[in-house]
Amino acid sequence: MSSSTEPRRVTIHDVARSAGVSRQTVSRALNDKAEIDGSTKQRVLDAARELGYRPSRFARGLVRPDTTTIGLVVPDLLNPFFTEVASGALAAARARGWHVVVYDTAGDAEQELATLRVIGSQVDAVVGYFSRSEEDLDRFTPGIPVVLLGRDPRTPRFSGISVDGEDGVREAVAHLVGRGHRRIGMLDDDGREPSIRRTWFLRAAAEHGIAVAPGWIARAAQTVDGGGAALASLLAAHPDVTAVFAFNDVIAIGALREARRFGLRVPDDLAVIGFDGLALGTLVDPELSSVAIDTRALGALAVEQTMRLVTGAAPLEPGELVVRARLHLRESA
Amino acid sequence: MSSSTEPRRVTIHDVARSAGVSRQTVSRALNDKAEIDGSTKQRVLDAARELGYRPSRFARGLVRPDTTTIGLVVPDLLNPFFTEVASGALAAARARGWHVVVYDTAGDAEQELATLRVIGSQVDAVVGYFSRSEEDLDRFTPGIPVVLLGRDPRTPRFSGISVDGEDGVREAVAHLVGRGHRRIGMLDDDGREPSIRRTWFLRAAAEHGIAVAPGWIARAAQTVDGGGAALASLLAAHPDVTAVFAFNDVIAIGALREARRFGLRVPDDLAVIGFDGLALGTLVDPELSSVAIDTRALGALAVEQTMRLVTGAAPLEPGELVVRARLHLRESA
DNA sequence: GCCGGTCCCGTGAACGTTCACGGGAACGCT
DNA sequence: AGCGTTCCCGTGAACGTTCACGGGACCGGC
Repeated sequence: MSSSTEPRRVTIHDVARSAGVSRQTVSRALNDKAEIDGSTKQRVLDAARELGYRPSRFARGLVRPDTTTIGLVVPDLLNPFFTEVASGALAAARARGWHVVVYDTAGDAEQELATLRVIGSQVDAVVGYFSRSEEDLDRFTPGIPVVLLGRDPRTPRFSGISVDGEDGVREAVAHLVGRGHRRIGMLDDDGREPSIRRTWFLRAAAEHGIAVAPGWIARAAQTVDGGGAALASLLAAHPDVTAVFAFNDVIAIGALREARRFGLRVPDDLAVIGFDGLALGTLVDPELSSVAIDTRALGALAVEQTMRLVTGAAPLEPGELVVRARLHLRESA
Repeated sequence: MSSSTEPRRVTIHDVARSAGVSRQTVSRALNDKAEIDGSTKQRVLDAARELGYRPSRFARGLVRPDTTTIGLVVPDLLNPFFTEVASGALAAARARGWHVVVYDTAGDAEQELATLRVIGSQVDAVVGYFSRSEEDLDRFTPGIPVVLLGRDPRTPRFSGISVDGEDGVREAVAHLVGRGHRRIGMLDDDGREPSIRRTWFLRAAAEHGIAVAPGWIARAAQTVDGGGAALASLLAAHPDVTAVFAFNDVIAIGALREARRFGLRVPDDLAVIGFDGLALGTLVDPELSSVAIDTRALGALAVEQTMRLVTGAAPLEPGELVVRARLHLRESA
């Protein structure tokens, strides 16, 4: 009998009773407080180990000075871009003594909601990349601040850090044109709608009198293989392309690899420029030129804004919530 | 006046008073419970927003069904190896509905302790890479289970997941010897003592009658640049080296890049084999051969063992706590 | 013998939330 | 009119810990 469905938790009370002391004494023994005799302390510790006692972090947090925890949600931690952002956020949070809980939604929109639902009772704020509508997000984040990464929020309910790559992309296109390129393709994201980066690209191309026809834009999954496949299809349709601009570095690196398989020399036969400026870009051969954003700064900025939201301090102005991308020239273009 | 030092937290009580209802009604409004009138719900929500109310996750966790949280400690999240392990752990934890808090110690031994100290009251278990002695770790993890990654624990206080790469390294050396290589160097870790991987390497080489002199082993920091520098120094001392085995893939990739700068063709002039089997290895040219370990399985195994420790289930046997590495041949050797 | 001090220990109270329960009001039906 | 239902809402209690306070035992000095 007595084998009830739940084992019931071992509390500080049980330890106290078992050791023949009071709660407070147990607490003192566990937390290395001064006002306790050496032998009783040992006795308490033994009892605790015996019973398999583990303090409840909730009860503890309830009564001890707050330590803030923010939840960081990324679609895919294996994508080096998100890794870099996460790393920047982690560092910024640590500098403030905050905690960061990292969640990986595996790129699944359902998972986003499931994650948020579970997060609600665990963190003081949420920052991350979401594909869901603001209505959905609102419903699943009752009362806690949310900082959206990589997009501009439409409602005051949310804050966001956005990336402005227009100037950077313009630099990239100008550089390509300066090298004599006129037949420039793009490997865009395969999301539902055309990316903003595509818009920047088209606009910059137009400034140089280059009208990029739709057929010059291939869609790529955000993986290395996806980038390779996209370049292959672009090449099939337009073998005379001399340069490509990629939605991001991961896709660009896939293109680099695919170009090699096609026997194209980069940058002589085909120039490639990516977006993000990942450290990864320096490892490939040739090293990848890219419209770079400071990923660590992005993570840090997100944490900074989150902190202001949580503490009630004056939040950053929209103008400050932007990370600007600039062209980093290396070997591939 | 009344500007006391602490702003005092806005509680559910304050919201209730302001909205003219009871705590419970506020709770109902916030959690989307059914038993509440639409208009009062809206009134409560408004009051909550007005006061800037944020529920305490501690009070909530205290009374709601437990959700277990494990702390994952890695030296450097930017190192792709740890990223892969973290990703595996995250996925495994999510499958169980657990939470993972990721901490980055920036490779600093002091930070390890600081992290543990802060972790103590926040997580139910710790799993990660530590350089500290077991005594130190013991002192800073009062009562909670700890799973050590990448090393065998000496005391029953700790559990650990270790990597057995002996067979894999033997395969690697056998492959090199089969290709006619006799002058094989190694780019080892630059830790305090020679790595176990070096031991495996020397043993395997000896089995083929190759005595690797100390001068053939260079020390490398665990970065791409470190790997490059190590290869450069090895090349300076022994220009006739025809193959190198690296402590890990990051170092190996640095060697790849350095070889290119030296005008050496891989694998014709210099064969390179790494360790870890990172996805990153398929992105470089030539693709990296490596003694690969299943990083995701490693992360998952760690979470599995942690779960057993936390719930009090029978822990995995030492024999099950090992991940074996095997040679994955690609282009670089 | 009294007093001050040190060392150790225990007792209420509080932290902020949700759960279980009870109960009033309004409505519909017989 | 009486009764059962449904819809809302509020009141104690509980979760497990630490803090503030009080108090007994023991020691040393005058």
